[in-house]
Amino acid sequence: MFSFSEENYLKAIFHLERKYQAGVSTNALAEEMDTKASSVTDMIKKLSEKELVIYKKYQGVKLSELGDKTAIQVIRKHRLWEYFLVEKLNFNWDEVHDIAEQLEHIKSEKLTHELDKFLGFPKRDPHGDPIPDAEGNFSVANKMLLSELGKAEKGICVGVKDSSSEFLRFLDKNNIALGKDIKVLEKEAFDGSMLILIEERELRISQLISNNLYIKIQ
Amino acid sequence: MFSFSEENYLKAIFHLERKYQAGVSTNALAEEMDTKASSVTDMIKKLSEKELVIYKKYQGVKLSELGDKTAIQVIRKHRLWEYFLVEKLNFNWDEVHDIAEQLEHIKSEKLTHELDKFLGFPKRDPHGDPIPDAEGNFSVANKMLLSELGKAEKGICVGVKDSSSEFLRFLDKNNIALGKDIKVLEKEAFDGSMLILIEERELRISQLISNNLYIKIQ
DNA sequence: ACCTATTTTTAGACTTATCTAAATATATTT
DNA sequence: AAATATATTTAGATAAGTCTAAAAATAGGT
Repeated sequence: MFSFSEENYLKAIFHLERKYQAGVSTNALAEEMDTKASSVTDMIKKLSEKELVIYKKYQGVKLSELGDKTAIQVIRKHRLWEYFLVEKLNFNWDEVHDIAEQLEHIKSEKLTHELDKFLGFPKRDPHGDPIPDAEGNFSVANKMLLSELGKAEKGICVGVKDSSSEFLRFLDKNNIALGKDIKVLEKEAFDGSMLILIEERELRISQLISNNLYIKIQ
Repeated sequence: MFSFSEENYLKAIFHLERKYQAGVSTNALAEEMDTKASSVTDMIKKLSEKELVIYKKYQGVKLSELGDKTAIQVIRKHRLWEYFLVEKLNFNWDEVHDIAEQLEHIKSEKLTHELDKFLGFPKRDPHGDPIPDAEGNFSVANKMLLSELGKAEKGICVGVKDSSSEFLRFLDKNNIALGKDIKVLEKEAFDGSMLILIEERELRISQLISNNLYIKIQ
């Protein structure tokens, strides 16, 4: 069907679209793929001819319905294999990514389905990322409060519940902004505070804060 | 390490070497790989530069120690994955080959070892082919009497126990010769006779016959 | 609106693995 | 041993995916 390289581009576009909630620029994609912008342009043209992406010169790129579906299937396989490696083969959650990068390209619908069944249709991979089902649906709620996340879960900051200027200024001061990745490193049971990772910095926040930040997971 | 294509060539050379107990010709390899002789020559040169094969122009090719080791590791992965698919994921033994052709190229020693352990260190794949261990040893006896094979097992005819001219003429008449593939299709418990497949022909032979033919498996 | 900086695309080249067609080496037959 | 047939290699071409360097388009600042 599609080459490894094509699938990797689709996956990267998928992640960037969701991260920035917008079309994806050539440069952003080049950075994500660790390659040169010129290579990205070449590949985008190819994907465009195959109707996997919508592309207008200089206007960035976004996934077509087919491209979206294809990307989700690759992500599904990646996360199922990660789950398999950790749950069945005694891998640690930090060792599985590179192997899953290889396994995600194996072509066999039956294999994916049987693996899913064998694993008991898991809803999240070892990193807390949701695993889409065979139809591509992420059954796990997509947008939730930061306070609802558990340890080691992560998401992208997509909104605020409290939009008072006091709260917003607090966010500015602490460099919390929409579009940023947030990961829960620790969670204190007794007061609901948590240690989060945001842009490579660790930050401890109270439950009042985490209760007012919307996080989009996956 | 090595590309999918390189690994596939090594595997093919391995099988042909054992089948004909000799160096492998360019044409034989082209047929096995379903490609053109000129493509084979190109690849052989590349493998030779990487010291995976011993090659002299017009003299055919054979695996170096490194090439042999590499081929066996690919075969090991192929057969472990086949076992996994049948034993854990409810595949039928006739559905697994193409998927294992993909999975055999996944690079991770730890994965291979953990998979082996998870499966209980199986000795044979679903087709009866022996699975080499991590050191590349085929623990299963290599040469055995045809009568010792079970249903669905197969091997290459490599010798006779009874070398009387009567027996040899019988073999000639029935087109059984050294180097030919033999597969056991059925085995009758009550008289030890078996139905075998040899060069796309089915043949029923008595236990007296199967007891005097050496088969090399794997 | 213009100039500059940044982003994106194009042009041409390289690598891997393949092909066809032609040339060369080896094997077989008479 | 020469002629013929077969096997193998070489030469040149193609497609996928990448690169560098140069050109073109867009965006930003005044």
